Amino acid sequence: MPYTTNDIRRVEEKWQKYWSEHKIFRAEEKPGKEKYYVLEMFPYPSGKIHMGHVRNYTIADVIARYKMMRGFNVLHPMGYDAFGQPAENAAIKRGVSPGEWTYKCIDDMRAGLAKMGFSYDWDRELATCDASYYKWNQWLFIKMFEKGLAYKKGSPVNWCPSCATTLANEEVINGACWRCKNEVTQKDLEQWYLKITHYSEALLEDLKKLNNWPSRVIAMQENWIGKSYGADIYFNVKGTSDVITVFTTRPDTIFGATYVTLAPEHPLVKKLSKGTAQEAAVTAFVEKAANTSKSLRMSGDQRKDGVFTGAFAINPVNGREVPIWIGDYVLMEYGTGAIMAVPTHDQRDFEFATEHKLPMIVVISDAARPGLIPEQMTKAYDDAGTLVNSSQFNGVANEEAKKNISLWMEEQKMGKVSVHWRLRDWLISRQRYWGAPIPMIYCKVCGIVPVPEAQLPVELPKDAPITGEGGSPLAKVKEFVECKCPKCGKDARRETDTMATFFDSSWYFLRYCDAHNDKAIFDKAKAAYWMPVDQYIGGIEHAILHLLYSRFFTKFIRDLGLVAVDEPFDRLLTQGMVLKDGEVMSKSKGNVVDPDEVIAKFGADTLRMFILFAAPPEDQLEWNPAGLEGNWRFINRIWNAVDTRYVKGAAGQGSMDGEDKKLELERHAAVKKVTESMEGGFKFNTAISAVMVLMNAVDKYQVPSGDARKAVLLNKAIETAVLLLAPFIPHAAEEMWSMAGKTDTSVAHVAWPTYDEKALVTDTVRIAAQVNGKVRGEFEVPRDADEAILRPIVLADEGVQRHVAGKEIKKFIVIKNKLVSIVV
RNA sequence: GGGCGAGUGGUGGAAUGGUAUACACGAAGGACUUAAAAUCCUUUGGCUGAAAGGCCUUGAGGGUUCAAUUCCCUCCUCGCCCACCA
Repeated sequence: MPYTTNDIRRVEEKWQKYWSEHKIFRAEEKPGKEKYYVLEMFPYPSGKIHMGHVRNYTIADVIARYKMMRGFNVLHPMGYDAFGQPAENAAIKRGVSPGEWTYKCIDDMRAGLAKMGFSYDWDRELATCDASYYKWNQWLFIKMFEKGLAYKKGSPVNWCPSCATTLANEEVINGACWRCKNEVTQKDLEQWYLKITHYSEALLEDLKKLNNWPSRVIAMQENWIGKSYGADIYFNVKGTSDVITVFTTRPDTIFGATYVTLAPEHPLVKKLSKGTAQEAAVTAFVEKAANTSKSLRMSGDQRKDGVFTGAFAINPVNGREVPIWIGDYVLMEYGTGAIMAVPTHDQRDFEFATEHKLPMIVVISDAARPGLIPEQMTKAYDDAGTLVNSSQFNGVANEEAKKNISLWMEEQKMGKVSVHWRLRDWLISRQRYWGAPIPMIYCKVCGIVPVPEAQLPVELPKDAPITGEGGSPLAKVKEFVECKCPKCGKDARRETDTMATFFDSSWYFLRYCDAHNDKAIFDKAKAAYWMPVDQYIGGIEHAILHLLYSRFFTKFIRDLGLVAVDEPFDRLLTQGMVLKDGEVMSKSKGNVVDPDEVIAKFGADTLRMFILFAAPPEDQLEWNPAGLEGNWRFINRIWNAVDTRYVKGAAGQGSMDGEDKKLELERHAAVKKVTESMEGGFKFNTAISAVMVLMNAVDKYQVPSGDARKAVLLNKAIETAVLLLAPFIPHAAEEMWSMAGKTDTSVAHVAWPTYDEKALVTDTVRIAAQVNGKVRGEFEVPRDADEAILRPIVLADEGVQRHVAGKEIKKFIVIKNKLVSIVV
């Protein structure tokens, strides 16, 4: 009987119910047993699950089930990243409260996940919008505040006018808001920051420990942290006691500095131009820069706009007077907000100098093109070379000179060796309702006072007015804002901003270790048992933000003494996108395929198998309905084998004939290949193809009726195929396992099949013979045959002779059990 | 501009120095059927040839090697990330 649509529904519902009722996937700490923590990036509950979720979680589920069968104590939890703006937008649009909307979405997500048959320990389910969760957000925030890692600062911040909220640097993508894609502007505000830069060095250094992360994620994190080695150099302002400190990564070019450029926001700008003929021009330029949004200033045509301040600085190494300019390409946030310009050896300086007709001096000579002349240069020379026009350093290789000159300047007190970072502190204040309230109180007498731990959580009021306009909705809830100072008891005011939602997701993997603890953030012993996450799976879009923040939080929580690990995620797998007709599936493109519809027709098992078989997990996956049917047919083939050919209770022994041996060989080979595909980086596609090869052998294998000996071998091969497929198609595997009469345990708890290397060793092997690198013949020869045996066999072959006859054999190379290579 | 990755049949992909194209999809032909679906069998990289066979083929070109999809160099194309970061 084929596996019909009705069977699929019956079987999948039956086993989902069984798993849930028997709590097959409940995880408990078992100190003697090796643990394995599988985690997928938890979803934002925006509604039903989509194909991207299905792929992400199917990958994780196969790993969890495989590891379980391998005997690991597996933790595989699920939850919801449930705070965030869409809930507020829904509230505005539909008039439901964000909480109501979110919990409704969570119910839909949960139902969708259950239909896929994922092996979650549902007892550990969490949602970040539950007060029982965000209470510990607030607790962590206060700990950070106590350690000086959470602080308030007024400065120009990224502001998204459309979301009416601030954004972290990491949330500004090409000058646009990461969520709504509208242009981000600058605004001066007092906001809360987390001092992630406290861990800059550790966040960079510990990347070396992450050997099982994709190299591109490591590279992206490295670039984001952005450590630059160089020198700070002091330029005195002529005729004053002011000093301009510039940062450069090219101290070797200091003798070629012909002007200095300040960022428009640099504190000395006003002072320098005061009273000069340039004052009006400078003021106008600074104002223009201030009124231009950062994204516009940074993108645009990248013309190098600038203005002379009227003041001069002294190059400390040679006393040369150089003009001080202001340029919009210099950023106040990076380095010192001031640069020395060496137009001959830096392209941006070259463009600025050309535009504004500033002098140039060549200080590095190219061995291949000696005698560079500034007037003839069309672009800066930024390759290696030897120093010229550089006083006592002439003739020194420039890489060498970087060190020498820095040290010399340090001795002469002209500057110092220095390091600058790209990474900035993390702005986490959001003027939103649907987030964790920042647990701080402002008292006129005592200043900023954290909410005492006993008063946590600071709960979100249920009835804040959400309009999407103008500041935090919490500020409009009088009962929320007004409070007493915990220190002096006088009237005080609560912080009304909420935390960026990335805060919530930066530590949830720790909470899963002990999801319902109401006394502590988690139990130390439990976290010690489960952490780190052995395998983390999610999209590449989180390569920087989420992963960097999670690494930061883990280091902070480690420093609180709560966990021992330095890094939260041992292995990282970034799954590819799901495409249809060459484009990413998305609602706006109208090319989404609804998992529910696929499940209704073919079942969750088929959907799972298709997704795993069609491409390696890291690659893009092109949706292919024909491929889906192909996988459905394959499940049917094995189903039919169990249904019609499996002989329950067969028993019989005896020596094996050639066909028997072949089947046994295929069985062992399949176990080996699937196991190696799993261990060698979860190559699910080749794992599944190996089972297909085994089933091809099973279909060819003939069992005369009544031949118990052959029935036993056939049974074994079919059982092996079912077990090997169990992580991939768990519902059908359970059903087939019980159809085979094995009803004592869930297939999820059956041990993974083993293989015997010796069973894979045959008496003879097929080898190829090459003549001058081209295959000219194939031979069935005894295993481990050496040249003495092979030479006569191979040379006697007609096909080989055709190419060897009458020629001198120069070499006869034997690669045992693979091939011989003859050179004539 | 910098970084990372990829390029293999009609399609998804396999092979990490050793018989390129496993496995699957699709296609063609056949069996079964009144017919269709399902299922089963056969063929399926290109050129050439009646056949045996020969030649070519992993983006292009070069190199190392008895042997290269795999290692090295140069180039092209595509994807992703970062980017006026001094």
